[in-house]
Amino acid sequence: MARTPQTQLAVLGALSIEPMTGYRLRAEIVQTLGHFWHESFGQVYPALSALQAEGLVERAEAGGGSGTPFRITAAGRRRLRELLGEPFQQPPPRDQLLLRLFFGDQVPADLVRRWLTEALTGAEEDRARYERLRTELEAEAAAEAAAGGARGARFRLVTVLAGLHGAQARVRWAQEALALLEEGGAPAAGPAGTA
Amino acid sequence: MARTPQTQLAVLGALSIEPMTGYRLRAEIVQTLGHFWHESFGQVYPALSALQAEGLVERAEAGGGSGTPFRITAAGRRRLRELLGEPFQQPPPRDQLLLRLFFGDQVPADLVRRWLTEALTGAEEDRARYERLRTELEAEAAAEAAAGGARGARFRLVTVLAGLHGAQARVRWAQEALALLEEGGAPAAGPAGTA
DNA sequence: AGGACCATGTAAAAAGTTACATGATTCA
DNA sequence: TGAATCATGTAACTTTTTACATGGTCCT
Repeated sequence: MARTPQTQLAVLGALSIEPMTGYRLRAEIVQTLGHFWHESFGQVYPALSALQAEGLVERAEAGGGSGTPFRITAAGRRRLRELLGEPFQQPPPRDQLLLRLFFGDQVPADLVRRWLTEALTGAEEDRARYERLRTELEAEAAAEAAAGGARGARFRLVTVLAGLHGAQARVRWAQEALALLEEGGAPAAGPAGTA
Repeated sequence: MARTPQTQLAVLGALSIEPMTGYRLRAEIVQTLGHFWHESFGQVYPALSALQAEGLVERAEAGGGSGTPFRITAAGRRRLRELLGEPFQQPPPRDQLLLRLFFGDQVPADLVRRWLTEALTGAEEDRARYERLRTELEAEAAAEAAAGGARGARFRLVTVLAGLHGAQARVRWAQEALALLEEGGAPAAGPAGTA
């Protein structure tokens, strides 16, 4: 059984760029799609078997030593386009941090402050990473445009921009939230912080 | 079996504010936490049974006709605080839209444009809704501060601000992405659009 | 020879959704 | 009386994670 159209989509999409072993496929998904997607081995291997059974991918006997890569077939490319054309919906949200903050009046003020400062730090790191990625991808996209060949970098850039805007929003929000709770909240307890 | 600490947390948290039937509990979660949380009946009822078996909630024989509400016990409040104190992690992301956009060079330009305009419209609607909620909650929070009593509105405001910043970021991103793909992209195909 | 990493898979458990079945209450 | 909504629950299914088992390759 194909695990799910979603996993199929991710796997076929990745293989449409380059043939890969299951192991590397998963590594690429983690590294390259990691900002917005995730798959575990427990999904990738069964998905590959199912896709192979349907003739959408095939093993490409590699001379090289390690593992046999999978290659997408013509039918697989058709299926990929088909999947991309189907309507989709975002799953219902489940934000652990916001759930806890909602009940923030039930916990010590220090804990809430910690949640928010950690969120702020994380968001700032994300923002910096996305900035770097953006610079790289803008150069790549410009090169592609000049060469008139592949178009992929533009779309990868769009996904990175989503991450960047999101990270910026989280930074602003965390700062605003900290200020809001400070103002009129209980004063910081004890000499524990570094700030 | 308690479905999960997460569902437990949401259920105990909601009951810490007010006793409710399972049905209304779920409705409140959808309406009030809906921006960042979700539970289905299939989780709420088993979770309530499990919590009752552990003595964390109890049924409060209501004189009124419909259903018997659940009420949180003292042990339940302790457990809630305990759960709120435990470390947590955000689950790995799975963004259907970004996954599809990443492979955007494999689909017609019109489809990509549609994805982005729909995302833009949705984000604008979200933004307007969050703006309204913010106005309401700012008033509530001010009233609470003046009265010196409950503190809940400030935390609810913080969660709404998260939604607002996120929606604003999605609006900016979608606009930027549309502009980016227009510039140098294939011209719009056919006289189908309204723009 | 040994450690790190590449590679392939399976099995069990957890988490969550969806659909179904059933009945009470309220309101027009 | 009939429809809408409130209410409670179960069962089957889907999806996903986690942990385990196993062996190859490459580098030192």
